[in-house]
Amino acid sequence: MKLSTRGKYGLYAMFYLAQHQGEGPQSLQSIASTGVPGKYLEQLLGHLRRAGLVSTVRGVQGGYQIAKAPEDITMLDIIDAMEGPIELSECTASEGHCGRSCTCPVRKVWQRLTDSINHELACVTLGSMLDDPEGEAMQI
Amino acid sequence: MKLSTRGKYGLYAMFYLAQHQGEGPQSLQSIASTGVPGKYLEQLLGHLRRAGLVSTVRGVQGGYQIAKAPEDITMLDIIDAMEGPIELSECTASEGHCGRSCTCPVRKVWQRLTDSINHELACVTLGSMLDDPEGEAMQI
DNA sequence: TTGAAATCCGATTAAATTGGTAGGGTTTCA
DNA sequence: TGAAACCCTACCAATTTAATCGGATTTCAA
Repeated sequence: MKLSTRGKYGLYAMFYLAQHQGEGPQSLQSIASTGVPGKYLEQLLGHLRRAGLVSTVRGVQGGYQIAKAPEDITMLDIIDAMEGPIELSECTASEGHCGRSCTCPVRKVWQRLTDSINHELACVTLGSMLDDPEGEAMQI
Repeated sequence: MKLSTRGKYGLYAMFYLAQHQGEGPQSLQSIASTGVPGKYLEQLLGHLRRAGLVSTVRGVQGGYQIAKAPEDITMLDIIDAMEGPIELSECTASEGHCGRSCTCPVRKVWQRLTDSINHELACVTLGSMLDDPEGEAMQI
């Protein structure tokens, strides 16, 4: 079980934008300087924009900005935007997917684990990461 | 983020074997009757055997048996055997993978989440699933 | 002794996903 | 009006997943 790089790259980008909050739009190139291929990052930022996590300014001097206060953006928001909702197994995602009933003990395990992961992700905000004394000065 | 079917199939198989504990070896075909392609399941049971979770008897009347008490087999054991260790990101798996230091706040998030998932998986045993009043009679 | 039942094992394959790349379109401002 | 910047869709290569195939081996029982 692993995250794709999308989630990681997306988080790096959001962290960068949070650090440069209030400094005006950040160009793709400046965000990409953290080591993510530019054209790929461009796609990923599209996901973040459509999820309402970043806003963009087009044209000369344009770029990307964080769209909400870092305290109001959770890891769950970001991972969701980048990889879609956490679905360990289809059977927890939609009722009646397999022939087994909703009392299936295996399903219960998946459900419990999914809830736990979501909870953990929802507890961490971009703001709390910035507040981390080590994270504050960290250059992603 | 999702599990592959390997993890799910492996868990179904283990649950089946736990339910038929003490009834002698269960043939591949009988285990496969839960809806997993036989030849594929055969491979997967190989993983479980090499992980020490099931034992096998070859030849006529042979088959697969659970190798330990269900209370001593956790979800983590099974998922580990089927999919390898949970590694959300390489940077939590091995030091110095990326150029960022071990104080990287992103890394901290991954690490915390990984720990949480592992803990959750280690808390649920096959035995506890069987004890579930609904799970007891459940035909996987 | 031999044949059937069963697991074991490695090679191959088809489909999906991932991680990009390419190239053009659109907006904005100096 | 042209350069800087984002926007969008299609494409592509590599990897992983989910199988399938074709045997080889083991065991027991008739």
